[in-house]
Amino acid sequence: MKNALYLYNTLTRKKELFEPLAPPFVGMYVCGPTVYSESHLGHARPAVAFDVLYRYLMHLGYKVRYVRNITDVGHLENEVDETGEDKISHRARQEHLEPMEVVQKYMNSFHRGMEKLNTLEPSIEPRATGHIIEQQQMIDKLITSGYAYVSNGSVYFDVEKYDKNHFYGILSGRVLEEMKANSRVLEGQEEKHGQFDFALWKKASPGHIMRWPSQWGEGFPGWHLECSVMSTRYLGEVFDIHGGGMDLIFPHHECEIAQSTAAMGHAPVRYWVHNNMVTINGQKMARSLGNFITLDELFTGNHKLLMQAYSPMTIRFFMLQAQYRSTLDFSNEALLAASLGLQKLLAAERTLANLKPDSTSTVDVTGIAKKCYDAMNDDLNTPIALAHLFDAVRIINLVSDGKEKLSADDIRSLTETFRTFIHDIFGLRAEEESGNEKLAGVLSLLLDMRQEAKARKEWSVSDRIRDRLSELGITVKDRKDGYDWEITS
RNA sequence: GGUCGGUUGUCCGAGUGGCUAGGAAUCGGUCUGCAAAACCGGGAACGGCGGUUCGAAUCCGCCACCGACCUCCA
Repeated sequence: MKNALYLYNTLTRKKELFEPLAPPFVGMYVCGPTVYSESHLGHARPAVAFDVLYRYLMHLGYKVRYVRNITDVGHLENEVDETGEDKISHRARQEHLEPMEVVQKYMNSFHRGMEKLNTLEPSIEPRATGHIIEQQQMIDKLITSGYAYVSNGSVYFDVEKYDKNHFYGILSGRVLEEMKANSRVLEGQEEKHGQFDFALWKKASPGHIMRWPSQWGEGFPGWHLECSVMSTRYLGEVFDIHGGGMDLIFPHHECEIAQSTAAMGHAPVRYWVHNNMVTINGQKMARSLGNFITLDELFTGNHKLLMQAYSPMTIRFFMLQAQYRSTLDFSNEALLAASLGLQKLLAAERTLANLKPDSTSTVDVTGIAKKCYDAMNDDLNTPIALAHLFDAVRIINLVSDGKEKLSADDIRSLTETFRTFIHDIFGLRAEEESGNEKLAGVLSLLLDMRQEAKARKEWSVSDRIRDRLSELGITVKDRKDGYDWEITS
């Protein structure tokens, strides 16, 4: 199985065999959130996609150092904002909080969401504010090497100069000359020598809350610097995988490559991996567009677009049903479908655990695991792997119905495959029970009495219990030997 | 305007020269006091127009529509 994983590399626009620089070690850096408001469904996409990659690499036997940053220096809201106030300062003023309180609040919330989605914690979760000195050191280096210049208390990266010696646009496929021909010059950029130069260090305006002293004056680090600095610090000058959303390819990742290459003399990253967006009504879900649904809203159903609550595992399964490089369109129908599909898969796993083995098998299940691995090796094609698991679901149910037979060996192998893919790689887990033992006790009493009424053929009593519970949002499921219930609303 | 990507059945979503994707919904059936649930099975698709080919959803061209990026964004 090992060494057969192909990943789509944005740098080459091809699927490439993944070969780590120094096996069995793998270094992976993923752009994390800027913590100035609640996390939404869009944030769950890369979190789940790269969690699956992380889990799969570990399953293949690699020792992975997974670094995901927290951006806690708010970058500029936008260039023309007369206050020039950053996102976190802005939020801090709005909420009458210390900037670090804003950061802490939303970082905690992000972590809670990630825990519910069952994503594994990164090995290191560095924060931009904890690496101000390193960022200043890198700026120094860039000034010394001539790729950066000081202008009115700020420091900018000289894109023109970089492009002469390297290729600014190597990742995004943009060509500097064409970009210059195709865009207008914005106001308020007199400090820059070149139109596409970007800030490495930004002079703080008098009202700016987040600020640090530097040899260039009081200010704060530029937009793209933290990732270059922190990835290099924890993963080395060259590392294997850099991930993030496709919307970060330009300018963020392009600038990262430029900075690092200018500072070190070589490219920092071997495989650039980008996930696609979650869309809603065909448009990207984004904070800035205001069309987002937060994770808490999804989990509670408390949003005008939501017909019901969707559990964290439903969200996770929903993500897995699409390949990470495809857009994924949000809708109630799609989430409901995901929820039912997930239940079916997990139910089959429980059925599998209770199957009675036969001396021989009447169906061939030996190829299923390999097909799942093949799908994962083909750029993490989770929907295909799931399709193969659903083939197994049908077989399991047929065996359970006595229409097909499986040997003990085959049952063991299927059990192993299910455990590996569903739990270890896909990171799905059974939803926690309703947690209310008193409710469970009352229901158990009530439904026992209903069973007794049924035994006496007192249908009016049994139906009344069932109907009343249904009105309360509790669905009673009669089974061959007993009953089950579920809170459905 | 530039660069890149997409358009698959009722919905979500894989695939990519000939072979059932899968899930959800729907329909038929099994089970059941009835219903629900569960299970089994069937039907249903490749944006438009040309071209290449024995054969195209899949390759090529043109057109239409949609989106991402070009400004912080996952």
